[in-house]
Amino acid sequence: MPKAPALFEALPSQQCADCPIRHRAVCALCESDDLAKLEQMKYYRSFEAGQTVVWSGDEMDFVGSVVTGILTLTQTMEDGRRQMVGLLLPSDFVGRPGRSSAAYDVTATSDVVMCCFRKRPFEEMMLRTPSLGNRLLQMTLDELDAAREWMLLLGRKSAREKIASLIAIIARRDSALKLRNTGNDLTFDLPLTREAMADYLGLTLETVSRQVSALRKDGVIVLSGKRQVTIPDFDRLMEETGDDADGGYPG
Amino acid sequence: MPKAPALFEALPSQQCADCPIRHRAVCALCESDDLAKLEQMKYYRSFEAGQTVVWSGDEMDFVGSVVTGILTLTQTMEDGRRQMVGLLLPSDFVGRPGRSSAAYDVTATSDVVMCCFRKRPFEEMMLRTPSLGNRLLQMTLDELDAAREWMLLLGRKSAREKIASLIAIIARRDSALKLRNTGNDLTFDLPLTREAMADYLGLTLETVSRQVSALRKDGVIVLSGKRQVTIPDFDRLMEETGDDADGGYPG
DNA sequence: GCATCGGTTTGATTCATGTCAATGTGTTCG
DNA sequence: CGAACACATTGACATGAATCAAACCGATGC
Repeated sequence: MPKAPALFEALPSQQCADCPIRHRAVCALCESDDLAKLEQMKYYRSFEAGQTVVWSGDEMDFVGSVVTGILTLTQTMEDGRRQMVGLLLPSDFVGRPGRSSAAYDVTATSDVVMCCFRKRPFEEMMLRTPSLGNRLLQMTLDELDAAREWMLLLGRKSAREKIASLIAIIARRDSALKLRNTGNDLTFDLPLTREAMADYLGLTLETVSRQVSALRKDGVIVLSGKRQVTIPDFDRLMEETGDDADGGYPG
Repeated sequence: MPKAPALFEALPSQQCADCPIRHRAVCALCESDDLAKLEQMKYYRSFEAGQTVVWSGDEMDFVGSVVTGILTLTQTMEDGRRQMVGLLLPSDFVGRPGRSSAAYDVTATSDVVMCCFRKRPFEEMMLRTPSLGNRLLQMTLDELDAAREWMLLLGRKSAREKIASLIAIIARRDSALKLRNTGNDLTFDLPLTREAMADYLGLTLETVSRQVSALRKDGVIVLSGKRQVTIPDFDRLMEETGDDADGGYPG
């Protein structure tokens, strides 16, 4: 079984210059002698909630990582059916070295700040700094594992299991992000609309709404407002996901 | 849109020493000064159809690539539901540098020959040979793109579209494998049982069987026996997949 | 205060796919 | 040859999720 997308535990402890959060990919650079060069290259971009960063097929001349907020990658079929294929939280890497155009629609689902590097110089730096490539390889492998867990969810889980799984995934990543999570309260905001959840899960938004209500009625989750979720018993939630209790963490 | 899994066009033309086929990952090594070293490290393993290469969670002390035959990666839920998450054809890479245990069940669905390297020395070689890491990164990114296309299939396509898509995927990869495909006859053997197809597509084998029959009845495909497929009109098949006509090839 | 709007919930109904069961077909092996 | 077996097909029926439709909620603006 694949592990969850790489969490902050895996990070070296340095913080990248003036970036407000740690950047996983960039940390490889921070460790290198090219730090000064890196500082020159770095720039920030902001996006408002709902804004599209790039459309699938458009030129994408930068790579970067999410500093704050959430980006999604989605594919759309001609008739409008949509499937989310990536959910990028702070520290996640965006873009593909070696490709000039975006393969998916990249959208900000909340206000987002990105830390960017123009692609060409970044690629050159990859050649000079092998540790950066290795870091990217590890991150990409983690993402591939996450994608495969996602495939199991899409192909074989019931609507109820899908919802429980998504909440568990967000709870895990969210509590990993707020590094010092006060106690085990496990209360957080769902950073996605019902429609975005549906796009993630391969469901309709009506089904998402119904199953969220059902989990609430059964006491698996507690809702305060539409978005704030409290998980009174994480083990109970895990039972509802259909996954192994341990989340299938490999060695 | 992501492109299909990397095809042979992308390969350098050298052939790897005494391997009967070109190895994508290994070609990076073939280009390096470490060729002699590589030759010492390389060894072959054979598996019979149906044999399991490693079970999820088991120790996996090697990496390698498929020389002939087909491997699948599958995840299994406690109650037995199964989802294929990887389909590895000749030249595809198996294993994960930096991880000691397998994350999925790896199974030979046909007789298979693999070209293997013990993981530890391979990892050391990666450190000495940056081009190997970069090659692996590109391959992993391709696989991630394939996984994301697969997610769209699992989440949003109808059973009929799923079948058409799978046939198109195999046809494309298969004709790429038989490098000199005589004409455009587009006849090939489905290398998967109905059950394996169902595991790939997130369906039951009964639904697979029904939809294959339906596509045959509608003249989209022609069957000779259970496995041999002829595609009289590839564009017609593509229409049935629900994808863009061009297969969504990015720049 | 009221209208508007995006996001959400809920209900009634339909439909695609799953489930259960029987049968068919080709191959292997006594 | 026939039995046994794996694989595949087909049918009848059940059901979970989609669809279509209406109403609700909370924020924002006039």
